[in-house]
Amino acid sequence: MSAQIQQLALVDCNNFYVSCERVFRPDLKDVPIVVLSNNDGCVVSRSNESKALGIKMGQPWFQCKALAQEHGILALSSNYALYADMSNRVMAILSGYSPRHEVYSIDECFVDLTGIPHLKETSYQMRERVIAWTGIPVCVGIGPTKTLAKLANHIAKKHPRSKGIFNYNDLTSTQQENLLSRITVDEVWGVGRKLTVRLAEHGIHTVQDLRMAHLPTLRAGFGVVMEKTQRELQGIACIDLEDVTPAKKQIIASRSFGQAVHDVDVLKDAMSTFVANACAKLRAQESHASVIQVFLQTNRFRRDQAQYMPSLSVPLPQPTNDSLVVNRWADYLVGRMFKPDYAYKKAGIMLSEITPTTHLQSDWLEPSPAPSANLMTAVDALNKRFGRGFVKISTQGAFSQWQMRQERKSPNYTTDWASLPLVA
DNA sequence: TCTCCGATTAGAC
DNA sequence: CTAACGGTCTAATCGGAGA
Repeated sequence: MSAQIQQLALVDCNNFYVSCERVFRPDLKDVPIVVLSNNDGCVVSRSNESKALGIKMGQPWFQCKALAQEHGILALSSNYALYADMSNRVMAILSGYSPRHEVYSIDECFVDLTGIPHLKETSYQMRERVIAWTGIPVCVGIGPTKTLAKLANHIAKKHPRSKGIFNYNDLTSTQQENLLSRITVDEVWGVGRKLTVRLAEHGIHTVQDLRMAHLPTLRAGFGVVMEKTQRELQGIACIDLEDVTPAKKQIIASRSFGQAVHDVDVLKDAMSTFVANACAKLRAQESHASVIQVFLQTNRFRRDQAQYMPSLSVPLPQPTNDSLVVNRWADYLVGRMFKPDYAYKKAGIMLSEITPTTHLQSDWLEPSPAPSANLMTAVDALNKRFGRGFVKISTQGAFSQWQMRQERKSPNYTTDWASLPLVA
């Protein structure tokens, strides 16, 4: 068998959250829109109009207010129920094109199209089908490695001439060199702000510079990760497609509060919500955790206020995924760390030392307590059936003060009948 | 000296 | 009216502690 060049596609939804909102609000087609992060804090998705007006990714919304006012930019709170549902629809369509695919993020999917006939037609069809069936516009980049597929996608997005598709494998080696010489390194997957600066100090400015860089020097100055990136840019696959999602090694549930919190009971209430979420995730991947870490934080942006960011962790006597067990520990830890006179702005829990439930190592010295696994299974089933938070642990969410601000959220069009607008 | 650990860093989205 | 700045996750790396 001769090794043939991999035709690996990266399909990426355009301005995903904004596009989801527009599916149900066609009247917003040409309106500059942004979607905000939790707590209406930062801009996390921008329509092309908003980008053109100079709104930056990740920018705190309050800093954009003046510009937004001036140009009539519409800001929406993020609606994760909607985005998750739309994402599932897009991914379901893409998975029909290859059993070898990896859902890489809420809006991106790698699809291995190696060996399929009529590659070009198929990739156009794939794109058209997603748009037609979901209303979400996507771009497709194809290359021999993940890193080059990502780069190809960037080109597809940037050049309207590509009509949303770009295949790096179609280029001659001279064309490849010319192209990569015109793209700056910061566009490369894995090269962020800091590395861009350091690479520049080594005279590496373009993707082509990185591709051709002296390996021992690169390796010495930037480590194995950069070495892999370089090889990927040379067309040698170093990052495998992960078609089965690996279990999480750590699970975090945390949130900034809508308003500062001064009261232990409110903190404990918030914490019980985080515990419920984190343990539900743990159970969903059929795991136990044996270390839990709980943290509190004041507002680090308020230089004028006293800062306190305590964190405590406990190794559990027995690994668990039981919300009630974890909550007893979390409650205790919050009590231990709490000091009055601080304005708490964020809290959370981290579960680690995660192992599959099948590997449960029972402690033969201490007989294990009656397993409440059945109870948790019932809780999960009810919450799935009737919505998250239908069955609660502890006070979970009884206090509203800590809950996040979401002043401009759209309805849950796809998951809640009552949210559908009435049509005349 | 080697190893293990926690904390820190960098990046993605 | 005012204050207002996300949440998860992974992997590498580094320095100190302990064997």
